[in-house]
Amino acid sequence: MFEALLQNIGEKIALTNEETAQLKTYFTPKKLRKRQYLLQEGDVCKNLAFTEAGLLRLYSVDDKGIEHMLQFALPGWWVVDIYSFLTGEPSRFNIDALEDSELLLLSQENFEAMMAALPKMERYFRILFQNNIIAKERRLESAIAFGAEERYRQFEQAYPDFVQRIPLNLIASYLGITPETLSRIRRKLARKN
Amino acid sequence: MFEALLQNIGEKIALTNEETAQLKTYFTPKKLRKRQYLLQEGDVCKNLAFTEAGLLRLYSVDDKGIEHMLQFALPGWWVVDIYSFLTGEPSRFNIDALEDSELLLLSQENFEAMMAALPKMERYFRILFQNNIIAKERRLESAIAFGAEERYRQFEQAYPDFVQRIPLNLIASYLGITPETLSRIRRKLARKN
DNA sequence: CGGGCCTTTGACTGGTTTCAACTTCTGTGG
DNA sequence: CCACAGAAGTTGAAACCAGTCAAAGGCCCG
Repeated sequence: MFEALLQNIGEKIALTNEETAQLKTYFTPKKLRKRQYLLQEGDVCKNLAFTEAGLLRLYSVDDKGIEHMLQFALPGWWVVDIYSFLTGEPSRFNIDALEDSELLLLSQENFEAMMAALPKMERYFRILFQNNIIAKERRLESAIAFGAEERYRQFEQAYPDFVQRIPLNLIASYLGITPETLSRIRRKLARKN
Repeated sequence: MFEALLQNIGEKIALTNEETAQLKTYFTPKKLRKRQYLLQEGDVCKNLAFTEAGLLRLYSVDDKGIEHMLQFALPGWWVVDIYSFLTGEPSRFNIDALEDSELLLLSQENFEAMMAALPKMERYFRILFQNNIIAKERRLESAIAFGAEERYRQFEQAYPDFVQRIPLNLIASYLGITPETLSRIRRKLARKN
């Protein structure tokens, strides 16, 4: 149950066996069926969620009912509406499972308690956040600097796994284009080969 | 020289006088003239820079020579190519001054040393990074979910100061649109009032 | 086997870019 | 202090990319 998490942490900081044992006590395992919500718009995001298995997504829904994909979470990824989690404000986002999934939840209280008890984890999360910033910066640059086709190419290259696993319309939403446009881009790129 | 920095840190964590004194020793003051570079594409980003006074920008330049604004830095803001800073890889970005500016530089070595000597600063930077992620998430959602006019409205609302202080063409670049389009948007919005 | 969702395709629309010209503003040297 | 060159902003016309609307085909799951 903790394989992916411990590996992920182990890549960034070193914990003793004792610390590892203590670490586990802060997490709550949770299984999610396909299409089941972890967070719904209007609720407060009370947990950091680590994906042990499966696939989640975080998205918003606009006035017209259109969904906008902000994040996917494969095994080894964290997912959270960090704003709601930190401030306690209701979330504008939804998180649900695209496939049956296994999660490890870390509540706000346990998050704080863990930081106090295991100061090394400050470092772990700082590194996590650093990496997240780098990734978001890339995506942002891509979004403001390039057209649809180029954005899709970069996405393919950055996440070759996703392309197989995630429905076209969700990738389109992630890129900020319509499913129709993405379909046409794929046809065009396929022809070139 | 340290006013803005100490205030910014004080909002997030509490330091004793001793710790404050020690903190200062890790920073190097630097003045930048308008148009002067802090970082040029191809160089390694060796410093975190805190803006005490003035105005900086971080941007990339694409194949066609077009600049893409990724960040502005007013007093109280940090600016860095975090990827280059952390990995030691050459930067794809430029940082330069839009106005005469005063900075406090924190080198990689001093950053690490400071973290070790003042563990509270782990927390400060974690909070900083959290806030940065929230801000980038907002901008990203805006970029993929809305058209040019709506994006500009949100920008105006989020950063009313910037609109006065920053040239139109840089705001356009920040929003991922052309200066012409932004000029027309402004005309249209002005008419409505 | 049937229904619903996802994907594809086509025709049309509309927002943005591109290109070009002109104006306004700013800074710098004669 | 003026003149002028370059940068910044505005405006218009044409081209283009992506979105919208509509319909049909494919595929999975119940």
